Amino acid sequence: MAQSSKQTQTDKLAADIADSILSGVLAPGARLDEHGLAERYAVSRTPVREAIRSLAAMGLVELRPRRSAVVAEITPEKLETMFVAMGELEATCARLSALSMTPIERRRLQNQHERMGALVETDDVAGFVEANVTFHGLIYAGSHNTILADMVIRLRRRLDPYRRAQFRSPGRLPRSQAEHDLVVQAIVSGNAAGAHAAMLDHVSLVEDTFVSLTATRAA
Amino acid sequence: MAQSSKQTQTDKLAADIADSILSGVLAPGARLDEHGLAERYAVSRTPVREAIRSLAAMGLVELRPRRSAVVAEITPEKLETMFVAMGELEATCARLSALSMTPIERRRLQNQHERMGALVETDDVAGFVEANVTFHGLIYAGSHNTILADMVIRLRRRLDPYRRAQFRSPGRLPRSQAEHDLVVQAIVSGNAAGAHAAMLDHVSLVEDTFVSLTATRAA
DNA sequence: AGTTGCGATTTTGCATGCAGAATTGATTGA
DNA sequence: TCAATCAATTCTGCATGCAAAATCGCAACT
Repeated sequence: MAQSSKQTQTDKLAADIADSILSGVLAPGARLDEHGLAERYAVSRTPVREAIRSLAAMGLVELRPRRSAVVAEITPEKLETMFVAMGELEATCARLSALSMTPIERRRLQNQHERMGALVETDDVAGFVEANVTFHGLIYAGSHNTILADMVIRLRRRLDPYRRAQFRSPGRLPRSQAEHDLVVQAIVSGNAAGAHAAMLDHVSLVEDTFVSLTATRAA
Repeated sequence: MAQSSKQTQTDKLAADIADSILSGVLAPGARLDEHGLAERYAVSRTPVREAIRSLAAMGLVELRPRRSAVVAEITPEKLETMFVAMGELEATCARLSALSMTPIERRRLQNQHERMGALVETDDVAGFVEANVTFHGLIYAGSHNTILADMVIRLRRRLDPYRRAQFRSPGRLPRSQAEHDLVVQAIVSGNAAGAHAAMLDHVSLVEDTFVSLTATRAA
């Protein structure tokens, strides 16, 4: 990802702890003991403290003065809110892509979409999931707005653990592909409102899948 | 603003330095010397370092390993990007408000809008500016999505220094009010797409005002 | 039995000190 | 006169230490 020697201990710690949180190794609500973490990573408490501060500003951990920092709890309500926010941001990126993608970017998006069509044919779920990340990434980039793109990328990363089984449900691949088709058509033809609506539909359906999953999990 | 004794030195420093940056006391590109800041605030370097780290995660300062942190430069391109992002987020909040505001919230928005009409009549610019913040705040809250609301609030705060003279141009008040009227009507009637479009129009026009201002400033 | 008060321990917040990288300035050579 | 090199200084990254706040455990009381 990034060079390892150039960045500071603090940066490495922040990245590693963030991974631990996002991957679920550190469960929500878990206390981040400075001394313990320092010992675990064989550094002093100072870089640990600074790393925790970074994570707090990113919203990954909650910082209560004079009390241990804890991994931010994600309530179902908050999760719902995050999914809605991500859907809206995705739709916005699609809208902006329709308005400001270059011809080359539109071509690339079409190519990626066609490539994914082949993966649907062979029912290659793993391949599709990977290509799907690229597909959405093209749209983030196509918005030509790094602020929005960063926001949605961060949200996606944050929601990743809750999206794992997204393409498990049978028949999801061809359906996703069909939804993508509407999005691509709108973007390529410069139909901003259409791209917005199509993407919103697409991600909302994904969200529905998620909701049913959590319902299952909660039972 | 917040209680002063409960929060830590680091928090107070972060807030104060952030204010200095947002108010322009610390100009973009200015180096944040840890020792100097520590001396200025009569604390040690440790809380200063931690505060700077928080600001870095918020995007207010740029952190280059082994080199001084500097106040994040805002290039005209970046500023443009931020304004576009804020416009899209505002429009999204308006959209969600149209979908999910409670009857009480819709009523409140209408009331606020009507109150601002009176301020336009008397040409009370200061009063209108203040009421305008409340007006937009109602829409952020009305989205019932704290993630998006936080994003747009933070962006607004960040852009504030560049919006100071927003209502200086003659005739801006009645025009703003007319634009607001379209937004309010759409939200109150539950017209999501209309609210989105109306708000986008509104903030885009504000942006145009800004663009002309920077053009003036640059000359 | 449950609750409240108090002391011991843990843990955070901050100061200080040191090693190494980066910057500055001066000196030297073309 | 200007550019390049090298030494001195400055500043960052991190470790360590100390004081205060918070937490925990135990005991006494209602």
